[in-house]
Amino acid sequence: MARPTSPLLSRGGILAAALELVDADGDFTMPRLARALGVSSSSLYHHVPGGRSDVVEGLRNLVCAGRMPTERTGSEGWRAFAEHWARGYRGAMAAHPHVVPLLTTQTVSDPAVLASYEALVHVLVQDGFDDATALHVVAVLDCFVLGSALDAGAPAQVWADDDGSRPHLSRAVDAARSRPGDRSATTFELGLTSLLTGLESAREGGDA
Amino acid sequence: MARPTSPLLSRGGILAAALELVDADGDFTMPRLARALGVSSSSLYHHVPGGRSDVVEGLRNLVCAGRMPTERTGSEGWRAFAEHWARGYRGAMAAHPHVVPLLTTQTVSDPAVLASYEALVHVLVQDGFDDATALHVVAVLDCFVLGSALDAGAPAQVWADDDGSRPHLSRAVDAARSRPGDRSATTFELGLTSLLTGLESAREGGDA
DNA sequence: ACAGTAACCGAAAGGCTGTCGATTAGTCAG
DNA sequence: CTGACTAATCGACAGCCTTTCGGTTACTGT
Repeated sequence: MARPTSPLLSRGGILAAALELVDADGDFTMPRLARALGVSSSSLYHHVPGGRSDVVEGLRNLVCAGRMPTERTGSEGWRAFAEHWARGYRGAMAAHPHVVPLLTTQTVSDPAVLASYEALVHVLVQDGFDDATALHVVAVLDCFVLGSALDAGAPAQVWADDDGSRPHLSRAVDAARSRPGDRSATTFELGLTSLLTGLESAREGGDA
Repeated sequence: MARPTSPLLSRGGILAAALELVDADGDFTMPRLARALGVSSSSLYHHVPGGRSDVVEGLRNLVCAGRMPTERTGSEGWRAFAEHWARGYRGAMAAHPHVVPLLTTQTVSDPAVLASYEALVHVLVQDGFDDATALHVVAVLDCFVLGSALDAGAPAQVWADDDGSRPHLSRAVDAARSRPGDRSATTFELGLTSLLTGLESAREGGDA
């Protein structure tokens, strides 16, 4: 085949298919993606100049953009905004658990996601944090969200105790499992609330 | 060559060379490792039955074991123990930043590291946490430590603003950079303190 | 009408993981 | 001491992967 009458591929279509592929079986390679699209794998590089990592960054956009706030809504304070930010970020990742390992091994460069970081810094500074501290707060939230996303993606991680050594861990896992609801989400909410409460009191107390 | 008079390889030697390799340039493949050891790559599989992922799990042990507590020392309470646990874990990772991406994309199965999780659960339960909550607390700390380790490994992540859009983010990055000390470590300490403070007050306040 | 660009393909270079058979060195039983 | 078995190394290879390149044909703008 040579050039087709109407294009078979587009960046958007490629990214959509990639997300579907990753969501389905967690495996993502260029040949697989090409097969899913009924195309030769070398054709992909025409629409996705950066190759594989470009596709991954596109997935970050597809997954995260639109789920993270980029502006303060109403009169919410920094704590409320940070909560929205973190929940949106983590929710986006948790909705596509297999994408997480791809995203956490690659630098963030998607403008939409970066814009959301910018917004968080902005709100913090507006609400009285000095620049350096604002950055640290953002980084803390970022670390916790990414860590939680990894956790949500590998739900059986630490928590397997095949041989029965580690009795306390086993009991704790069983206890947590027998509770209703999503374990990973409960963990996230506990951590987020604790973090924000801790940050609030650090600000009141220890602020030079 | 056939079987040599005295073995050229051993699990320990392989892991040590692997750590050196990863620390040096962050790239880790079986052929490279074999070259570093002056050996054919198929020989490695004799000493490391699980192949590449077995080596990675060995790296986890090499990096983390001995740096994480496995017992309460003295009369420290759960908060002090959790602090030691998290600092040890994060310090181990931060000492070998290139190893982090390998570890975070693979399930934890090393017994020494798991023993440390067991110890943390034990301390929490001893100090009055119920089983399920103890697990969530462990998971929260785990998420934060892993996220921080990723952050330490990719120090320029979010923080690059080439084109000058995102002014608040840029200013915050500059402000944080101009402060003395390791930015990533400062972030970690802020987050850890906040988390533990928040967990303490959650326990006093909202504990059904 | 015609040059230039764009979208497809097949082939191939260069790497990686992991397996297999061949070869030879120790080891242990009798 | 001998013979069978196990263990450590190698080279070759199958089967993946990413990315580039040249070839072919369709569209586009002048």
